[in-house]
Amino acid sequence: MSQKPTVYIKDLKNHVGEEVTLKGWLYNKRSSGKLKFLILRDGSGYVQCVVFKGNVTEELFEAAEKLTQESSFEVRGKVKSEPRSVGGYELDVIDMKTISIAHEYPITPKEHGIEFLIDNRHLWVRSKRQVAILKVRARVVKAIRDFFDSRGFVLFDPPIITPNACEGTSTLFEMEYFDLGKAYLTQSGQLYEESGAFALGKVYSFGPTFRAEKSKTRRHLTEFWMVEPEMAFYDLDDDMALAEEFIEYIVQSVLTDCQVELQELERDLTKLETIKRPFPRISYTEAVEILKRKGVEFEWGNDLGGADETIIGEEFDRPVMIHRYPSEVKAFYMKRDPENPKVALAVDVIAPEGYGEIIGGSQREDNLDFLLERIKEHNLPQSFFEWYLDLRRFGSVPHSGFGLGLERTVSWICGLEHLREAIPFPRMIYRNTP
RNA sequence: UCCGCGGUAGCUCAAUGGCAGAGCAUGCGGCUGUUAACCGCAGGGUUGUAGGUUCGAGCCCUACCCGCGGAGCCA
Repeated sequence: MSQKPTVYIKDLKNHVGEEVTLKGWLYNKRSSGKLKFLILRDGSGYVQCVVFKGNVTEELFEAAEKLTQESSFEVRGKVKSEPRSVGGYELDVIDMKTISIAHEYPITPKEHGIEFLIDNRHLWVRSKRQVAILKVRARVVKAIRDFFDSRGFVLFDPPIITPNACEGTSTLFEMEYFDLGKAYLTQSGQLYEESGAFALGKVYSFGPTFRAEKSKTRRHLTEFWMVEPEMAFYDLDDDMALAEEFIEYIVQSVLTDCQVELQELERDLTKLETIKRPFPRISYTEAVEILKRKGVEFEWGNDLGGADETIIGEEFDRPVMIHRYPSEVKAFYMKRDPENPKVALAVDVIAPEGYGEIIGGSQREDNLDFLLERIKEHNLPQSFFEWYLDLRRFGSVPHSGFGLGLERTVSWICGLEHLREAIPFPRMIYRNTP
């Protein structure tokens, strides 16, 4: 095949009238006698390649006939603007070369069940919808990094293998660590981030985190990504202000750069366009009042369940920040409100449309004696936390932070049914393949 | 862990206790504008596993296996 410039489908608009070469895979094929329509995908987009029997050799026409779904090939042709074609452009094929004929492809153009698709996740990621989701995910990740990098935060990577359960609550993945006994996969880098904040001022970590909880719902994974900023000299109000600016930035970045993807996902853009500061801020106590007004039986002091969060979330058209939870349902390191010791200076951010908690954060307990009390109350082994207590012994200051779940955020922005579509290879309790 | 639902062709699903079916995918044939194209023909089955009831079980009963999504827990 002659060497014309190889271009990507997304750039075809700059080559109308020119002869170009495209390389990719056959997404679908239709034919009508002496015409063949080959839908080519190359990762950057999709384009219909038209093979007309009168324009090409007999051999080429037969080769086009033999292409099966997902066969790889390169094709040379003339780019033309074509409103009848999806995407608005088309390639009039002049020459074509088969690279590899695909075996019978399991994921056909009709509907499939979720189980089958997950079994074939390594192939499923080629599907239009999955490509769109994964591009949005990549854009969200970039927005997260850009946000913190441009606001004076320093990336501070916590360890993934840890000697103790960070918050002492969740079930963790356990391993034998040489002669040192048991070690665990991290459930949060937060305690380490606090040490980073006292060294660098404002830090963040961004990486995978692990929960061995036997959660079987569409909102849970055993391995998921979390971004955790931690800031010295921030109180709870500063923390909430940062969280809302952060979420607004992520959503608006995706809206600006992922129009094609959101359209493919049939996302209602008006639901995202309203995601602007300020977000509603209500106290836990006010949240309980909303529940009671809605007829939900709820006792002050209990934690909000998923259904409760959905009900409260439906009251607002943007994420709602619920703050000052009963300290008893929150982690030991959260600072109690000096004005009401029954509640902790914690905040959860609930996404709209029933997507639930996407952020959990708090102002941290900075007083050594109070923290020691909390550790005793929670029956945690103090020896494991000596290094953490040192942060209060050597120049303690007020500080705050939060964690945002990447997959839940992507799931919400994309309007997904299942969290597992928001990560390339989801890990769930009864599945660790492919 | 608890509660609920499910397992039939490669896939998605049908089938009053009475011949195992359709669409898609695959193969062959047809069509010069298809948009999950369409039309015709063909191949494709240990109905999750093991028992039981029955003249007869995909269907009813028991146990087990696997999965799904909800609760709890959390992001």
